[in-house]
Amino acid sequence: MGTTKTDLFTHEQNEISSLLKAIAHPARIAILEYLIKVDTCICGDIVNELPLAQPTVSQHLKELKNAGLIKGSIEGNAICYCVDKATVARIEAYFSGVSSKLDCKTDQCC
Amino acid sequence: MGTTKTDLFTHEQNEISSLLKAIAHPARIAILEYLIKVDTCICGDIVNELPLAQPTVSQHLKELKNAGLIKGSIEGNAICYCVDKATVARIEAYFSGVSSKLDCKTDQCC
DNA sequence: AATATTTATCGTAATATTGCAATATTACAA
DNA sequence: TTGTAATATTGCAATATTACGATAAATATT
Repeated sequence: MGTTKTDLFTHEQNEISSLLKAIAHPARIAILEYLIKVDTCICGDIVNELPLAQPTVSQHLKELKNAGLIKGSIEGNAICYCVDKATVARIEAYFSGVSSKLDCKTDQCC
Repeated sequence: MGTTKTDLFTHEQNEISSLLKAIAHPARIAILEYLIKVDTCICGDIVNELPLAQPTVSQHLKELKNAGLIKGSIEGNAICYCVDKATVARIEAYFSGVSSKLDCKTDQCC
Protein backbone atom coordinates (compact mmCIF):
# COMPACT_ATOMS: atom_id res chain seq x y z
CA MET A 1 0.00 0.00 0.00
CA GLY A 2 0.91 3.64 -0.15
CA THR A 3 1.50 2.90 -3.81
CA THR A 4 -0.82 4.05 -6.56
CA LYS A 5 -2.09 1.17 -8.70
CA THR A 6 -1.13 2.68 -12.02
CA ASP A 7 -1.52 -0.59 -13.91
CA LEU A 8 -5.28 -0.44 -13.41
CA PHE A 9 -5.73 2.76 -15.38
CA THR A 10 -5.21 3.96 -18.92
CA HIS A 11 -1.97 5.43 -20.17
CA GLU A 12 -3.56 8.84 -20.59
CA GLN A 13 -5.01 8.83 -17.10
CA ASN A 14 -1.61 8.03 -15.64
CA GLU A 15 0.12 10.56 -17.84
CA ILE A 16 -2.17 13.46 -16.97
CA SER A 17 -2.09 12.46 -13.34
CA SER A 18 1.73 12.57 -13.29
CA LEU A 19 1.79 15.98 -14.92
CA LEU A 20 -0.76 17.41 -12.51
CA LYS A 21 0.99 15.83 -9.55
CA ALA A 22 4.17 17.59 -10.59
CA ILE A 23 2.40 20.95 -10.66
CA ALA A 24 0.31 20.33 -7.55
CA HIS A 25 2.56 22.05 -5.05
CA PRO A 26 2.54 25.78 -4.26
CA ALA A 27 6.33 26.03 -4.56
CA ARG A 28 6.30 24.39 -7.97
CA ILE A 29 3.45 26.62 -9.11
CA ALA A 30 5.47 29.61 -7.89
CA ILE A 31 8.48 28.38 -9.85
CA LEU A 32 6.44 27.95 -13.02
CA GLU A 33 4.80 31.35 -12.63
CA TYR A 34 8.16 32.98 -12.06
CA LEU A 35 9.62 31.30 -15.13
CA ILE A 36 6.66 32.49 -17.16
CA LYS A 37 6.98 36.03 -15.83
CA VAL A 38 10.67 36.46 -16.57
CA ASP A 39 9.96 35.17 -20.04
CA THR A 40 13.28 33.98 -21.28
CA CYS A 41 14.89 31.45 -19.02
CA ILE A 42 16.55 32.27 -15.74
CA CYS A 43 18.72 30.06 -13.62
CA GLY A 44 19.50 30.15 -9.93
CA ASP A 45 17.77 33.31 -8.81
CA ILE A 46 14.71 31.11 -8.55
CA VAL A 47 16.31 30.20 -5.26
CA ASN A 48 16.41 33.88 -4.24
CA GLU A 49 12.83 34.34 -5.35
CA LEU A 50 11.41 31.57 -3.19
CA PRO A 51 11.43 31.40 0.62
CA LEU A 52 12.84 27.89 0.60
CA ALA A 53 16.31 26.45 1.06
CA GLN A 54 18.44 25.75 -1.97
CA PRO A 55 18.25 21.95 -1.78
CA THR A 56 14.48 22.15 -1.52
CA VAL A 57 14.23 24.33 -4.61
CA SER A 58 16.64 22.07 -6.45
CA GLN A 59 14.47 19.08 -5.64
CA HIS A 60 11.33 20.81 -6.88
CA LEU A 61 13.13 21.77 -10.09
CA LYS A 62 14.14 18.17 -10.55
CA GLU A 63 10.55 17.01 -10.24
CA LEU A 64 9.36 19.61 -12.71
CA LYS A 65 12.10 18.54 -15.11
CA ASN A 66 11.33 14.83 -14.72
CA ALA A 67 7.70 15.53 -15.49
CA GLY A 68 8.74 17.40 -18.64
CA LEU A 69 7.32 20.72 -17.48
CA ILE A 70 10.60 22.59 -17.60
CA LYS A 71 13.85 22.27 -19.51
CA GLY A 72 17.32 23.16 -18.28
CA SER A 73 20.44 24.01 -20.23
CA ILE A 74 23.94 24.51 -18.92
CA GLU A 75 25.16 28.09 -19.14
CA GLY A 76 28.71 28.31 -17.81
CA ASN A 77 28.59 27.09 -14.26
CA ALA A 78 24.95 28.02 -13.90
CA ILE A 79 21.90 26.22 -15.26
CA CYS A 80 19.23 28.01 -17.20
CA TYR A 81 15.68 26.77 -16.79
CA CYS A 82 12.58 27.51 -18.78
CA VAL A 83 9.04 26.24 -19.18
CA ASP A 84 8.39 23.54 -21.75
CA LYS A 85 5.56 25.06 -23.73
CA ALA A 86 4.52 21.81 -25.36
CA THR A 87 3.78 20.15 -22.04
CA VAL A 88 1.79 23.10 -20.77
CA ALA A 89 -0.13 23.08 -24.04
CA ARG A 90 -0.91 19.40 -23.51
CA ILE A 91 -2.41 20.08 -20.09
CA GLU A 92 -4.37 23.02 -21.37
CA ALA A 93 -5.73 20.90 -24.19
CA TYR A 94 -6.85 18.24 -21.72
CA PHE A 95 -8.79 20.71 -19.62
CA SER A 96 -10.33 22.52 -22.54
CA GLY A 97 -11.48 19.13 -23.82
CA VAL A 98 -13.05 18.33 -20.47
CA SER A 99 -14.60 21.75 -20.30
CA SER A 100 -16.16 21.58 -23.73
CA LYS A 101 -17.62 18.16 -22.95
CA LEU A 102 -19.20 19.65 -19.85
CA ASP A 103 -20.57 22.62 -21.75
CA CYS A 104 -22.58 20.31 -24.01
CA LYS A 105 -24.64 19.19 -21.05
CA THR A 106 -27.07 21.81 -19.90
CA ASP A 107 -28.78 19.66 -17.30
CA GLN A 108 -27.50 20.01 -13.78
CA CYS A 109 -28.38 17.12 -11.50
CA CYS A 110 -26.83 18.12 -8.17
CA MET B 1 8.76 18.29 7.72
CA GLY B 2 6.66 16.31 5.28
CA THR B 3 4.35 19.30 5.51
CA THR B 4 3.96 21.78 2.69
CA LYS B 5 4.71 25.35 3.80
CA THR B 6 1.50 26.85 2.50
CA ASP B 7 1.91 30.08 4.50
CA LEU B 8 4.83 31.05 2.29
CA PHE B 9 2.80 31.22 -0.90
CA THR B 10 -0.11 33.21 -2.27
CA HIS B 11 -3.72 32.25 -1.80
CA GLU B 12 -4.12 31.54 -5.50
CA GLN B 13 -1.03 29.35 -5.63
CA ASN B 14 -2.32 27.29 -2.72
CA GLU B 15 -5.81 27.12 -4.16
CA ILE B 16 -4.76 25.90 -7.58
CA SER B 17 -2.32 23.50 -6.01
CA SER B 18 -5.08 21.95 -3.86
CA LEU B 19 -7.36 21.56 -6.83
CA LEU B 20 -4.67 19.92 -8.95
CA LYS B 21 -3.61 17.70 -6.09
CA ALA B 22 -7.17 16.45 -5.83
CA ILE B 23 -7.22 15.57 -9.53
CA ALA B 24 -3.67 14.22 -9.62
CA HIS B 25 -4.46 10.54 -9.15
CA PRO B 26 -5.43 8.12 -11.92
CA ALA B 27 -8.41 6.80 -9.98
CA ARG B 28 -9.75 10.28 -9.40
CA ILE B 29 -9.22 11.18 -13.04
CA ALA B 30 -11.09 8.01 -13.98
CA ILE B 31 -13.94 9.01 -11.66
CA LEU B 32 -14.14 12.49 -13.15
CA GLU B 33 -14.02 11.15 -16.71
CA TYR B 34 -16.74 8.63 -15.93
CA LEU B 35 -18.93 11.33 -14.37
CA ILE B 36 -18.42 13.48 -17.43
CA LYS B 37 -19.24 10.60 -19.78
CA VAL B 38 -22.48 9.58 -18.13
CA ASP B 39 -23.49 13.22 -18.27
CA THR B 40 -26.16 13.57 -15.67
CA CYS B 41 -25.03 12.40 -12.30
CA ILE B 42 -24.68 8.80 -11.28
CA CYS B 43 -24.24 7.31 -7.86
CA GLY B 44 -22.65 4.10 -6.70
CA ASP B 45 -21.90 2.30 -9.91
CA ILE B 46 -18.71 4.30 -9.91
CA VAL B 47 -17.62 1.53 -7.59
CA ASN B 48 -18.49 -1.10 -10.21
CA GLU B 49 -16.73 0.92 -12.88
CA LEU B 50 -13.41 1.09 -11.07
CA PRO B 51 -11.14 -1.84 -10.17
CA LEU B 52 -10.82 -0.66 -6.58
CA ALA B 53 -12.49 -1.65 -3.34
CA GLN B 54 -15.52 0.29 -2.18
CA PRO B 55 -13.80 2.04 0.75
CA THR B 56 -11.04 3.19 -1.57
CA VAL B 57 -13.49 4.66 -4.05
CA SER B 58 -15.42 6.28 -1.24
CA GLN B 59 -12.26 7.92 0.00
CA HIS B 60 -11.38 9.26 -3.44
CA LEU B 61 -14.90 10.63 -3.80
CA LYS B 62 -14.54 12.37 -0.47
CA GLU B 63 -11.34 14.04 -1.57
CA LEU B 64 -12.89 15.20 -4.82
CA LYS B 65 -15.86 16.55 -2.89
CA ASN B 66 -13.68 18.33 -0.33
CA ALA B 67 -11.77 19.98 -3.14
CA GLY B 68 -15.04 21.17 -4.67
CA LEU B 69 -14.61 19.18 -7.86
CA ILE B 70 -17.76 17.12 -7.48
CA LYS B 71 -21.06 17.56 -5.71
CA GLY B 72 -23.18 14.86 -4.13
CA SER B 73 -26.87 14.84 -3.43
CA ILE B 74 -28.82 12.26 -1.50
CA GLU B 75 -31.22 10.28 -3.65
CA GLY B 76 -33.07 7.81 -1.45
CA ASN B 77 -30.45 5.64 0.15
CA ALA B 78 -28.02 6.21 -2.68
CA ILE B 79 -25.89 9.27 -3.31
CA CYS B 80 -25.80 10.95 -6.66
CA TYR B 81 -22.51 12.55 -7.65
CA CYS B 82 -21.72 14.94 -10.43
CA VAL B 83 -18.92 17.20 -11.57
CA ASP B 84 -18.93 20.78 -10.34
CA LYS B 85 -18.63 22.68 -13.60
CA ALA B 86 -17.61 25.94 -11.96
CA THR B 87 -14.50 24.40 -10.42
CA VAL B 88 -13.46 22.74 -13.65
CA ALA B 89 -13.98 26.06 -15.40
CA ARG B 90 -11.72 27.72 -12.84
CA ILE B 91 -8.90 25.27 -13.57
CA GLU B 92 -9.36 25.58 -17.29
CA ALA B 93 -9.22 29.37 -16.97
CA TYR B 94 -5.98 29.13 -15.03
CA PHE B 95 -4.29 27.02 -17.68
CA SER B 96 -5.57 29.03 -20.60
CA GLY B 97 -4.19 32.12 -18.86
CA VAL B 98 -0.82 30.47 -18.45
CA SER B 99 -0.90 29.26 -22.03
CA SER B 100 -1.70 32.66 -23.49
CA LYS B 101 1.10 34.24 -21.48
CA LEU B 102 3.47 31.67 -22.95
CA ASP B 103 2.22 32.26 -26.47
CA CYS B 104 3.24 35.93 -26.26
CA LYS B 105 6.86 34.94 -25.99
CA THR B 106 8.31 33.72 -29.21
CA ASP B 107 11.87 33.34 -27.97
CA GLN B 108 12.84 29.89 -26.80
CA CYS B 109 15.89 29.84 -24.56
CA CYS B 110 16.34 26.16 -23.77
C1' DA C 1 46.62 26.07 -7.82
C1' DA C 2 43.36 28.06 -4.49
C1' DT C 3 39.01 29.89 -3.81
C1' DA C 4 34.41 31.14 -4.82
C1' DT C 5 29.99 30.28 -7.07
C1' DT C 6 26.37 27.41 -8.61
C1' DT C 7 23.72 23.43 -8.53
C1' DA C 8 23.00 18.55 -7.34
C1' DT C 9 22.89 14.65 -4.21
C1' DC C 10 22.64 12.13 0.22
C1' DG C 11 20.70 11.20 4.46
C1' DT C 12 17.12 11.79 7.57
C1' DA C 13 13.05 13.32 10.37
C1' DA C 14 8.30 14.57 10.07
C1' DT C 15 4.21 14.02 7.84
C1' DA C 16 0.97 12.63 4.05
C1' DT C 17 -1.07 9.33 0.89
C1' DT C 18 -2.79 4.92 -0.72
C1' DG C 19 -5.51 0.91 -0.30
C1' DC C 20 -8.26 -2.20 2.08
C1' DA C 21 -10.67 -5.24 5.74
C1' DA C 22 -13.75 -4.58 9.22
C1' DT C 23 -17.32 -2.12 10.84
C1' DA C 24 -20.71 1.60 11.22
C1' DT C 25 -24.43 4.28 9.36
C1' DT C 26 -28.36 5.38 6.70
C1' DA C 27 -32.52 4.57 4.12
C1' DC C 28 -35.67 1.65 2.23
C1' DA C 29 -38.40 -2.89 1.93
C1' DA C 30 -40.76 -6.94 3.49
C1' DT D 1 -38.70 -4.84 13.24
C1' DT D 2 -35.68 -7.51 10.61
C1' DG D 3 -33.23 -7.61 6.66
C1' DT D 4 -30.86 -5.66 2.75
C1' DA D 5 -28.54 -2.34 -0.14
C1' DA D 6 -25.60 1.79 -0.49
C1' DT D 7 -21.99 4.68 1.53
C1' DA D 8 -19.08 6.28 5.03
C1' DT D 9 -15.73 5.78 8.72
C1' DT D 10 -12.05 3.62 11.34
C1' DG D 11 -7.72 1.60 11.85
C1' DC D 12 -3.68 0.14 9.99
C1' DA D 13 0.41 -1.25 7.10
C1' DA D 14 3.17 0.11 3.22
C1' DT D 15 4.98 3.68 0.78
C1' DA D 16 5.60 8.56 -0.81
C1' DT D 17 6.45 13.42 -0.08
C1' DT D 18 8.42 17.50 2.01
C1' DA D 19 12.09 20.13 3.78
C1' DC D 20 16.70 20.87 4.95
C1' DG D 21 21.70 20.36 6.75
C1' DA D 22 25.79 18.52 5.14
C1' DT D 23 28.39 17.59 1.45
C1' DA D 24 29.80 16.78 -3.31
C1' DA D 25 30.72 18.07 -8.16
C1' DA D 26 31.49 21.32 -11.71
C1' DT D 27 32.89 25.45 -13.53
C1' DA D 28 34.74 30.46 -12.85
C1' DT D 29 37.68 33.72 -11.06
C1' DT D 30 41.82 35.34 -9.00
